[in-house]
Amino acid sequence: MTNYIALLKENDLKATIQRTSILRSIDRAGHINIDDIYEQLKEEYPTLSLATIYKNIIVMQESNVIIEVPMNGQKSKYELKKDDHIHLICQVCGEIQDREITPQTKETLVIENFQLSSSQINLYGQCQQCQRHA
Amino acid sequence: MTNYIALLKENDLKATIQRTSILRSIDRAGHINIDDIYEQLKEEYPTLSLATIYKNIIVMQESNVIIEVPMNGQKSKYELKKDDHIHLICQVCGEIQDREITPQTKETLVIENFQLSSSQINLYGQCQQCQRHA
DNA sequence: CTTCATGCAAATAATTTGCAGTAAG
DNA sequence: CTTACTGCAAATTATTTGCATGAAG
Repeated sequence: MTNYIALLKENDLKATIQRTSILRSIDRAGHINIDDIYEQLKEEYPTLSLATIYKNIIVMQESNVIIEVPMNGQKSKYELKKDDHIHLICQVCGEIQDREITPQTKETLVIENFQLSSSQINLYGQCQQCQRHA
Repeated sequence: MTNYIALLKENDLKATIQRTSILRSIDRAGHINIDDIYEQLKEEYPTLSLATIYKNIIVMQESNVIIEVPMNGQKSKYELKKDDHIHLICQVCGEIQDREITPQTKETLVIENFQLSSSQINLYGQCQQCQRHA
């Protein structure tokens, strides 16, 4: 992803510096929570307020530009909107990696009498690095 | 599930009335958030305090008696500990149903270089009832 | 220009903590 | 008995709101 201005305009949102910066911050991190966005951006934009981030996270979620990733025992993280995918969440270092949902997995998730619109698959465990250090 | 006292003791937790009631409330509902537990129980135990529920949710989670189900855009719900399973979450009525994870699905979720310990699969869509009413 | 976003401060909501009294084992 | 739990109030943290000013289109 590179053109946050276009992304916002496509979704009828004014392209403010605050919004493009929030998107850049989310994009770089992959998955990030509100406090960490704030910590990062207030260096660059000292007047930026937390309230602005909260407000924008809400509107960008409503416009489907970003997606909430609710986390076990921590504040939600946010990611740029993309196709449904799997999160590999390392319980040691906290790192979240993305993986495609394979067609094979999708097939097995077709459930009778339930009209699926989106899926959220989080796998908890240990990433490769943390396995080595163990 | 029926014997909450035994369940608590097995996990080295004192079996207080508050704890067994919280477990019964979760068990009946299937999935429920803290405020709703409180609303239900304060009828029966008017002196019960929200703080007690918060504290107990934390210890029972640490002891693996209950599991947090973080929800998109709402407060987390809690369920009794059981094997990993799929949540079918209806975006219309909010109802959550459980389904087994089939061996076929499990196979497709084996991922190289990631040591899986638990999985969380939430499928959002429309339940049968709500499809009818649509 | 006109509309909507920002930033601040204040308000509200959610969660945690400290501690004296009480119940479980 | 002893240890840990409860309930209350207070403290802290998280989130939302109102409004005057400023920026985007």
